Amino acid sequence: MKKEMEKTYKPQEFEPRIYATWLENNAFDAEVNPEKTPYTIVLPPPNITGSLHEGHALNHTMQDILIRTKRMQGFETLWLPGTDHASIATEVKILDKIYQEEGRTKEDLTREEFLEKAWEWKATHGDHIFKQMQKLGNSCDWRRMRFTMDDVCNHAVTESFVRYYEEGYIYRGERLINWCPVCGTAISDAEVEHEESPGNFYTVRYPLKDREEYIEIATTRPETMLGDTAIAVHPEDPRHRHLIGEMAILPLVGREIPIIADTYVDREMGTGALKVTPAHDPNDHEIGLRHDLPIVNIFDEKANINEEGGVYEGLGRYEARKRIVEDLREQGLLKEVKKHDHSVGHCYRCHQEIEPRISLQWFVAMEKLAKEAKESVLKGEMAFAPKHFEKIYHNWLDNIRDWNISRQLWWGHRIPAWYCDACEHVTVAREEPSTCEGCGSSALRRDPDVLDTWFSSALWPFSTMGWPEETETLKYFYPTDVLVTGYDIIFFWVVRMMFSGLHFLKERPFHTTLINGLVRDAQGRKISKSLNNGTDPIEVIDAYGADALRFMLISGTGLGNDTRFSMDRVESARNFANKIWNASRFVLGYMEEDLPELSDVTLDLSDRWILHRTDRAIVEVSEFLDKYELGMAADRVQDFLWNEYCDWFIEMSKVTLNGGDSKARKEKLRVLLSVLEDALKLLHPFMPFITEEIWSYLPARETLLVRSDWPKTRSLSQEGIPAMEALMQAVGRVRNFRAEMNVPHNKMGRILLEGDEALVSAFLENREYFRVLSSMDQVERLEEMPEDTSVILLDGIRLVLPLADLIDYAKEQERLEKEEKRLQDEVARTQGKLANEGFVTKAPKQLVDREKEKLAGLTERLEQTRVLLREVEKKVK
RNA sequence: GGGAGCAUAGCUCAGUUGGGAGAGCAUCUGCCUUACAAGCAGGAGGUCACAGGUUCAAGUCCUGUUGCUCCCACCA
Repeated sequence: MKKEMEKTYKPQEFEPRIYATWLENNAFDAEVNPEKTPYTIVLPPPNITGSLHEGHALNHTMQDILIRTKRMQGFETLWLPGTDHASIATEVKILDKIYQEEGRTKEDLTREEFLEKAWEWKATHGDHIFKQMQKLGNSCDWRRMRFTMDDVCNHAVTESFVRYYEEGYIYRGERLINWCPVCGTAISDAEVEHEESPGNFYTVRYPLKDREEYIEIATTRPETMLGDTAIAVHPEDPRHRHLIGEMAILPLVGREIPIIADTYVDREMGTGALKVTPAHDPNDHEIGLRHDLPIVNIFDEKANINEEGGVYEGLGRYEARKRIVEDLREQGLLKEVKKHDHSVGHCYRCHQEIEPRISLQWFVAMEKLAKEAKESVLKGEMAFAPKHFEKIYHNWLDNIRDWNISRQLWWGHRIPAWYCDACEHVTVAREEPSTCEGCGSSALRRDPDVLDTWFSSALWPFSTMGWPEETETLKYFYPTDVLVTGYDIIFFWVVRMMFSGLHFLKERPFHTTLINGLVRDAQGRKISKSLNNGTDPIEVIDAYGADALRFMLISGTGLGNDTRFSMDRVESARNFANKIWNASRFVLGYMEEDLPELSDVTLDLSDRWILHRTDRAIVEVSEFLDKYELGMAADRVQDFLWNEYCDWFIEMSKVTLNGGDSKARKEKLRVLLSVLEDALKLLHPFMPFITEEIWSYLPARETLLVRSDWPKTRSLSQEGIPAMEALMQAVGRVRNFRAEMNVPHNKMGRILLEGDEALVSAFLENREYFRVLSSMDQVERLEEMPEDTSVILLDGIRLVLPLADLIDYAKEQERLEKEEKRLQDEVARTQGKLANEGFVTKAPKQLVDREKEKLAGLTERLEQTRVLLREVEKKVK
């Protein structure tokens, strides 16, 4: 046993110390252990771009709760930590830093120079993130830490790329892709965010070659007309049918373009005639393919007009639009301009408008992989919690297109493909080939591009365990159990892990995806950089402790729902921690040597009551945790500790601790300690630090709390428990009576009991508890009814308070009238229910009986109330 | 255009096979009772968005309406 507990709760003092103790004792280390069942969570690797925010704190807390619970429940638990290289996000940040510090841009750097800087960045930022996670209390196995670009993960990335390629899933092709002109790279469909943007609808006249008339087209992007290669109309549109096959003259450019018929055209839309720009619009691209139209690319990689644009060459896309509109207007070819809001794709990283662009890229063919991922969920191999996210998953997979995985960046996994200039053969290989497979030439160039960052993330559940090697870790810990993540990356990540796991390991990577909500600010707004409404979790920890932060994040939130970050709630959580601190200090303050075992204690009714409540708490908390209802579980533990253990049991225990003999004191202390131990265990997953700290002061503990066993129910007899509950209810009524009737504290000495004999004896046996809890001097059996009393009526028992001259009969009359009214209403409602034939015949018998019983009790109390009321009325007169 | 979620006390939200409307915070009253004022005891406060339906019984299930939020989508 250690020295005494500090008088005040100071988490800052012990949290770092406790964490160090866990590490010293290898408390989080997971080993391959055939004796045990594995339970595995892989941490969604945070980006090395920054530090952890509230969202991470919630996400990590949820995982830690699950891991700590399972660890105590006897599983071999592995929580595998790591970080993500976050290709595009990191590259942008590093380039920005280099520009700030040295004034150099990407063009001024070599790939090698850049990568050197990037690895320096990784070294400093990666460490910072792990330190933050330790402050939060994350019980990860740090020895197994991974980085998406370390050797182990790289190996997996190369292997999966080559296998996909060899099996025909990965191909290279020229397609219209999403191009971010600011980031200078292709991005995938999932990385495009559509936002409603204000814009204009321009109606432009295109002159016809062989007729003295115009055809009018409507467009939101007039600048792309430089790349028009046709005008499409609906084949059955009477306005334009006669023009099909004619040629139009492209204004400003002078190119002749055909008027073609395509049923894609919506006759209701605009003028019913559509300009076709195959190089810069996905639909136009399709039309172009159908009609074998030429493709004229008018933009360079920065979305400036290229040499195809004639006089407009060199202009940016927005400037070009302005100039072209002006020129059209000057030439009288602009018919009208209308305001028109429309959805425009933006880059999810830099939030600039993306440009559809024809480009040679690498793709993963999705059809078969998507089907497998879908079926696995349909078969129930993987379930979402909450369930409705399943629909989002399916919906996305149903509409999926091939995945563009190449990025024109430097930071990431370089694509393992080599090109031969001599024969144009592409060699995809695990190792750098010395000669071309096709012609034997040794003049090979490696593909300069890297892979989408999500390509490596998709392999995370098994790349981290050494795949493709058949490691012991992989065999034992894969598949993992639960993936905890936000709903915003179901598409980016969950889907891709699913098909990767299914494809390469023939087994889905986890059985449950637990969705955590967003952490919003106190006003319910999303946390954003522009609002600057974020709160650094570390600042909260420094001020209130990690336990308070964790508890605030998790308590009172429904499964999958968003949660709010508020300092008020942090403070409440801290107050709860403080309460536990003080309760423990109270119990430990009475500590004695040679306590009996709980099994040797003669339990009184209050002991059996709290042990019964402890059983209930253990069962309910465990059930909530099994259902991933972490918020409910947290609230249930708090309710048990604060309201049941502290407010009732500790208060009752004072009777024995301050008055009983040595044996009784030791026995009471044993019960207090046993229940406290169980409570600390139940609370440990939520508040690991304070519980471990208090645990260290408890006598004769062999293990750390983190490695102790989850509490078991005792299932003692429940005899007398209802009487205890009646007693507690009576205490409440007395307290209420005192407050309502304004009876001074020292002026209400005796309570006399009468009524059901069994209840009266039970009350008398526990009279000291009743007495202390209700702050009375004496509790006795009613022998003779004194003059001038107030009576509190309860089910089966009456509490008679001889108040003599203290009684204010007018007030007493008021009280009884209120009570009469309440009982009358209740009786009427119950009678109504029982008078309903449908209820009596169709409702479960148990329920009907309960109502009957209730009615009998109510009627009796109503009668008694009326008798009392009549007496009081007499006295008032 | 398609889909999902939400609407319960002043605020934030629980309420999971349909059967007594709950918690925390805020507020009011009384207490510095030797674990805790970061506390104790007590109270007030709600036609559970609206309209129908199923049922003996609906906050809970079904349909519709309204309002808010989010996601997806190639509508020029």
